[in-house]
Amino acid sequence: MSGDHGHGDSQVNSGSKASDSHKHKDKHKDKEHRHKDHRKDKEREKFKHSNSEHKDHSEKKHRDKEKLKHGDGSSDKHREKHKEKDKDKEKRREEKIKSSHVDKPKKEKENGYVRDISPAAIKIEPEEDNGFSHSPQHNKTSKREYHDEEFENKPKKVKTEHDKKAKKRKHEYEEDEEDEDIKPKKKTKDKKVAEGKKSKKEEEEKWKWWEEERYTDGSKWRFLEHKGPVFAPMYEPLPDKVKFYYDGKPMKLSAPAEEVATFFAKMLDHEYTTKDIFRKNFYKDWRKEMTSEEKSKITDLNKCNFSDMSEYFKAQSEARKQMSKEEKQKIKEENERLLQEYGFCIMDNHKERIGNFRIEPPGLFRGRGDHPKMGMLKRRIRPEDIIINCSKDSKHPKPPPGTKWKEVRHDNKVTWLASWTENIQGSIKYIMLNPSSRIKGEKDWQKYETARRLKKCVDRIRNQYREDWKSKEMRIRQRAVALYFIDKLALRAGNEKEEGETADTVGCCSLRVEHIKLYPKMDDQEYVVEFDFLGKDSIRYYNKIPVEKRVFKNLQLFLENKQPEDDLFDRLNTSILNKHLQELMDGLTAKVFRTYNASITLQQQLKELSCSDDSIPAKILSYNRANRAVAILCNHQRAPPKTFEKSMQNLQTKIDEKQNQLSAARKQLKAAKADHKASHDDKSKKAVEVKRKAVQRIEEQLMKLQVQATDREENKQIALGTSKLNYLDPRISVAWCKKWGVPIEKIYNKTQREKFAWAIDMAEKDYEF
DNA sequence: GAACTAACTTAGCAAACATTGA
DNA sequence: TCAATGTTTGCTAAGTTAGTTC
Repeated sequence: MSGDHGHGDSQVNSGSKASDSHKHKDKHKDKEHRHKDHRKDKEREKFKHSNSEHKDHSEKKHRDKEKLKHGDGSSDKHREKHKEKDKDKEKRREEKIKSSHVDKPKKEKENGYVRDISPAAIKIEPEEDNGFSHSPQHNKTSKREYHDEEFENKPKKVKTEHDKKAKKRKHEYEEDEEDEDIKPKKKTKDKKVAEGKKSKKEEEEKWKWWEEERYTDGSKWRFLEHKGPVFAPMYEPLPDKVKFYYDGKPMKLSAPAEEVATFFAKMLDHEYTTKDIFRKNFYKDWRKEMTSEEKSKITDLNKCNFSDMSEYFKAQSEARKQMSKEEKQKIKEENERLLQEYGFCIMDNHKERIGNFRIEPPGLFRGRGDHPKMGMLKRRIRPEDIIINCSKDSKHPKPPPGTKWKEVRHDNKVTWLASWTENIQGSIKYIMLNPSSRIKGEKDWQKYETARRLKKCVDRIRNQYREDWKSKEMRIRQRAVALYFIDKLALRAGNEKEEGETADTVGCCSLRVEHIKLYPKMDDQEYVVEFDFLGKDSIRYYNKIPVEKRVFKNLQLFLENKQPEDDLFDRLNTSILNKHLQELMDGLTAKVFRTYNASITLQQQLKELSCSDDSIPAKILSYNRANRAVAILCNHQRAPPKTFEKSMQNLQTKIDEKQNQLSAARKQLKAAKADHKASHDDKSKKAVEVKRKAVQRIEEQLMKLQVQATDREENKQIALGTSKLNYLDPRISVAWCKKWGVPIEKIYNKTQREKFAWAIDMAEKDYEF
């Protein structure tokens, strides 16, 4: 790592950048922190960024402000954009995907696949195509041609590893013929057929896709069959006794207007129904649903009284809670039935769980943070809005009677089963598979392999960006400083966003001047940067960190002549950054740093914290601490649980009791000592010992409680789940469990074990990320 | 190369469910 | 047994990224 000495690179000319980057973001009006409560500043302090690799170096003094040449002209990041998700686009796409139109399923059977088919039956399902392993060679089915093209920017590493296994697998094929499916544990296939549902499930779950070859042609599947989505239940008008009042008088609303009104009524207890934007948006959209009569009558939202409706819904949900066991059971069974019928698909010979097979019901949109569209009506999705994706030769899902799908297409370059365009942002929503599915698992695995490749070249990349801090070109310096933040602080890339369309949040590349403060000196530290901005989901990121002098100086330079609302990195955006990263390493993007730093931190922390003579609970505590370190790094916060204070109080009571116990015990010990002093006999000596032990024991218990309290307190606003699920290479955890004899169930619950089945199966105790 | 779009991952919240303990 | 408390799951918003179009 460079010693960072001065440098001479200064080419003058700085004046312009600010003016360059004039953009007006009228957003700043409310400086108010809509920030989630002042979370975690404390925690942050506690967990000083541990990335030892990049400890700040004290630089040799110096340098007057460098002035740099700007690499290029344009810097304005225009925000004006047109929304208009419209037919044109649709058309374009349609053409592109030469979608074959709604082919009526030839056989017109009423159920696409039968609920109780055994795996064996499933295998036969795609008629022309059974016994295929999902490797392309075996495929004879597909109606499309699959060219071996892309996919090749995929991690070599993955491939190798994969190939290794795949090869191994191949031998097995050779030896015992086909059986692309499960390594038969003990059952033969024929037996499977005979066996019941349960074992079928077991078998399905055990499918080790990770031992098979992957597609290399960019296709995601060869065969896909499903039943389509489940729609939201139709609106049921309110009973007549439930009234809506306008201006104090009861008023019967038309069904459409009433439905939208109920959405509002259901949210009445939420604070946001008091917010101006929410009310305004709601009111506007509500009016669209009203009859002209209603429109003319209802002219002021403030005169609307929804409380009767609100009470009704509360009573309903209360009644639901009070339902008898049988009734509850019935509902449960119905849900189970739906799940069985619609919750699975067949993809390439395997029955796979669908992640979200229910269409989102209509309601009022509530974005996160200060969202300009909060309160808008999220409209009901009908079959006519849905695009179905499945294979041509599958039994196509049937739309509900009397309706049609918008389109049925057969695109195996994508993983989704159905999609629709949502009306708030005009974005597309998808129905996709569950994380336990092959298609998601492979991708996940690959993600961690990419991060591991980064591990191998991260030093080089760090050296490179440190060099780039000295570049003559502004854009390069900005890129290098941004990358440093992304690496050191695990910031997100930070795409530009359309103003007024979403909450005002930023990531690294979109940081604005107002989001950082520079302190040449703060307490006993030099070159401190203070970050304060709203990130994804409007979660506040607040952090003060000392940076290397050169970074600091660069930041000062970037800030020159800029307004608070100007971009800090006016010569940079995520696209530029990612293109650069791609050059540094195949498959490298900004988010890989997050994955890499999260995983490597977990591994390091586990190494540091784990202790062989710890009890299992103590080990788990260590694990959670390591996990927490990552969550803090990634700024994964949560609202303190509603019951937090109370549960803390309870704990505190216990602690207090323990403390009383302790002081009582101490008194007794003291007394015993005095007694012994007086009598000097054996008996009193023993008594002293006994009391001493008691004190000790209580002290320990007290300490445990206090640790628990600390632990809980520390976790108050930190969410461990997100990192566990998305950033931490599960093999690290699996290996750790194996190494320290901790049952995997203590670390991963059932769902998580399903998602990480591949890791659980393949990682040994010596696995190194 | 900016703008736009599709596809997919990441995220926190709250309802549902499970467990604990009075 | 029931309420309190803790955990899991479902939901869907909000990101990132790559690809396409203009």
